[in-house]
Formats: sequence, structure tokens, C-alpha cells
Amino acid sequence: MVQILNRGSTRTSPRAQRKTEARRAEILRAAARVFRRKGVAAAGMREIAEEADLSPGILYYYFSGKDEILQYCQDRTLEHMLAAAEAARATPASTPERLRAVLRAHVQAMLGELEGATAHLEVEALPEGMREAMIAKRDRYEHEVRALVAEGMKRGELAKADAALVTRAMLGAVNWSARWFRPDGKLRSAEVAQSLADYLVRGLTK
Amino acid sequence: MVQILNRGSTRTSPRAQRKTEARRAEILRAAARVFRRKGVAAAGMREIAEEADLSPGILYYYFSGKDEILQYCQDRTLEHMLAAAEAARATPASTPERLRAVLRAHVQAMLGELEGATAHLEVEALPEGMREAMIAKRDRYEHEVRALVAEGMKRGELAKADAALVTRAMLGAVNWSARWFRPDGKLRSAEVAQSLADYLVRGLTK
DNA sequence: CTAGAATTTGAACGATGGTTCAAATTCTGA
DNA sequence: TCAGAATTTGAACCATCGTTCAAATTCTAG
Repeated sequence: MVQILNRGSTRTSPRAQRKTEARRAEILRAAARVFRRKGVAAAGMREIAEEADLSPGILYYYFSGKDEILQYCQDRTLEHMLAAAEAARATPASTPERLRAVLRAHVQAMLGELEGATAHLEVEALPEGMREAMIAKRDRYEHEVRALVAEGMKRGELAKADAALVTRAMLGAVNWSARWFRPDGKLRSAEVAQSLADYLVRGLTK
Repeated sequence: MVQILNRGSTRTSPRAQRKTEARRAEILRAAARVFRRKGVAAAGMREIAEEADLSPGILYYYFSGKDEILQYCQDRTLEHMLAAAEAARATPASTPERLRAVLRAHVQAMLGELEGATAHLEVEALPEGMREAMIAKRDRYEHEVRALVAEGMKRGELAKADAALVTRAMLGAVNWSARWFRPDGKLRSAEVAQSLADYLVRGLTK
């Protein structure tokens, strides 16, 4: 997890710390919404500031710049998804069921009404130096999912296939939902999550 | 198909026309490579010019600007994919086999060594006014694929499911391959195409 | 060969967007 | 209450990028 430094609060009072922390979180949420709405490249600092009801300059009091904001946004979502993947591993359910759970959580992390975020799909938007660690984390997640797929195949619960490629196909299908999903559409995000997971795992059941 | 106007050649000699046409095609190929390598937003006109071994200004002699270049790039790939989809419809093979053929062609259109292009995945990068027609064309393609999926279900060749959602899942999985595929990787683009198509259609076979 | 048209160049322009910063305002502890 | 620290503002700075254009060069018809 990217360490949250003390930027923007040299004050030590717990009261002030909490307020600073809250401001920072507010900014991140606002940024995540703009990133999701317009894409990272098209999201301007002025727009992020407006979304958070703040002046543009203040963003630089709480963060070093757009890159850092993006980094936190991506990190948060990836951590969330990693947690879901690790939770699934600890579960006694069958491999197909655990795989479905991970995929559902993945979709919800992106499309969820309140905290859905998609910035982590644009790791290349990070500058060199920040990118590597994020890619590593994303890869860790991918490996987690792939391990689940491979385990299912080994146990005979899933049909044999190229686990790496199938994993990428699954993740691609769910990631792409961020492009077409509309909150005001016919399907709720939970339904999308359920149907996608069912279809994708079905492609491997015997 | 977007009409190729006579921009950049008021000359009427067939000889000159052909040369102009060739220059234009060269520019489009160079642009497609840069778009694919860096993404549309990060691809600069100067970089496109350099990729084509030309000066930046000349691009504006052959095209009205970046938007038009992008438009042609997207249009070409979409037309290519549409042609493949329509060809599949005219084929006597089973629905699952036709679906696999379309998906394979789709992957090849993006990852093919020579002409693979991914700019059409970024329709939102087009300005209002150009975007609508491209979205319509993309949707036409999606409908074509969906029709195939629906037909297979109706005929009993494929398991019943939400055809629209499954189609999007399939297209997402193949589109995403543009993000992770590396020409110097373990798998050739044709192998990726084959395996993806197999897995995705398998998710619907009974 | 030569005049006029077509093509090409590259410097400069203007808009955009990330960022900085001096000054103003608000907050906190004593 | 008040001084000093923390926070906030918004105008200005600067780099980047799409684009323009006057001038230079190349091509072609007669």
C-alpha cells in the first residue's frame, strides 16, 4: 500500500490530522469521479478542484501533483481488488465459485455507485518511476486470479487451457465493462457483475 | 466508409493522384503505429510526422488535422472488422464456428504485425461531430456480432443467456488483448486469436 | 527551358493544462 | 486576545501540442 505521508499537515494535533486526512480523501474521491467520467488524460486539475469544491491551487497543498493523486486512486482500487482476491483464497468454496466471487468483486470495484473507480485501468498514465510499482501490484492481482484458474484446472474443477491467457481474457471482459456500463442503463452493476462472472467461468467448466 | 476527399491534390493527373494517395496512406499507417504504441492522447503530430519521415507541417497539407487522421485510422479498422463480420454471416459454417471466425479476425485486425491498429478503441477521442458516426459504425459491428450470438442461441447451438451482455464480454476480452499483447512475447497474434475465440465461444456451448 | 502550380519546410502562434507562489485568510495554542 | 502557524486563493508561469503560414523547393505542362 502506498504510504500516506504527512504532506499538508505539519501540525501534530490529532484533531487537525483527522481533518487533513478527510480533506485528502475528499480530493481523492472527487478525482476518482472525474477520472472515471472523462478518463485520466482528459481530467484536468481545475476540473478535479471544481468537483471537490476547492480552488485549483489547494490540490498542491495536499498532493504533490496530478500524478500523485492518480497514484493514490489507482492504488486504492487495486488494494481493494487484491483484498477480495485474497479473501476468496481463504474461502472453503469450490474454485469456480471463488473465481466468480473475485470477478464479481472486480466489477463492483469499478462500477459501484459510490466508490467505483476505473483509474487503475490506465497505469501507463503514470510517469516512469511511479508506474513500475503500480504495474507490479496490478500483476500481483493478475497472478492471484491466475493462481485460482490454475488451481481449478489442476483439481479438475475447470477444463484445461492456457491459464495465463484465459485469465487475461476474463480480466479484459470485466475491465471493458467500465467502458460501456451506464448507471442509468437497464442493468444494475451487481447484475452485470453476476452475469459476467457466470459467463466467464462457464467457459471453463466441464 | 468515410469518403476520401481530394484534399492535397487539385492536380488531376492520374500519376500525381496516385502519388498523393500513397502519401496519404503512408501518413495513416505511421499514425496508426504511433496511436497503437502510445495511445491517441499521447500521440503528438510531431511524433506522427517523424514516424512517417516528414515535417510536421506537411500533415496539414494532406489532412485537416489530427482529428481527421484519427478518424481515417478508426474507420479503416472498423470497416475491416465489419467486412469480416459480414463475410462470416454469408458462410455456411455453424454459428459457433462463424462466431469464432469473427473473433479471430477481430484480434488479428488489432494485433496483426503489419496493419494491426487499435485507435478505434478510443472513439471518445474524436471531437463531437465526428464521434457520432464512428460510434454508429462501431455499434453496427457490435450488433453484427450480437446477431450471430443471438442466432446461435435461437438455433440451439449456443446456451441461452443475455446476448447483449455476452457479446460485450466477448468484445471486451478481445479488445483488451491490445493492452497486453507484445509482438515479441511467447504467443503469436494468431495463437492469441485462436485461443481467445475458443475460450469465449466455449462459454456458450452446451 | 521556364512559368506557374504543387509540395514541403520549420519557425511562430494560440490554447490548454499542470504547476507555482505571494498574498490573504483562517485556525490554534497560550 | 493575539501571534504565529496552517490553510486557501487565484493570478501568473511555463511547457506542450495542435495548428498556421510565408517562404523555399520541387514538379510539370507547354
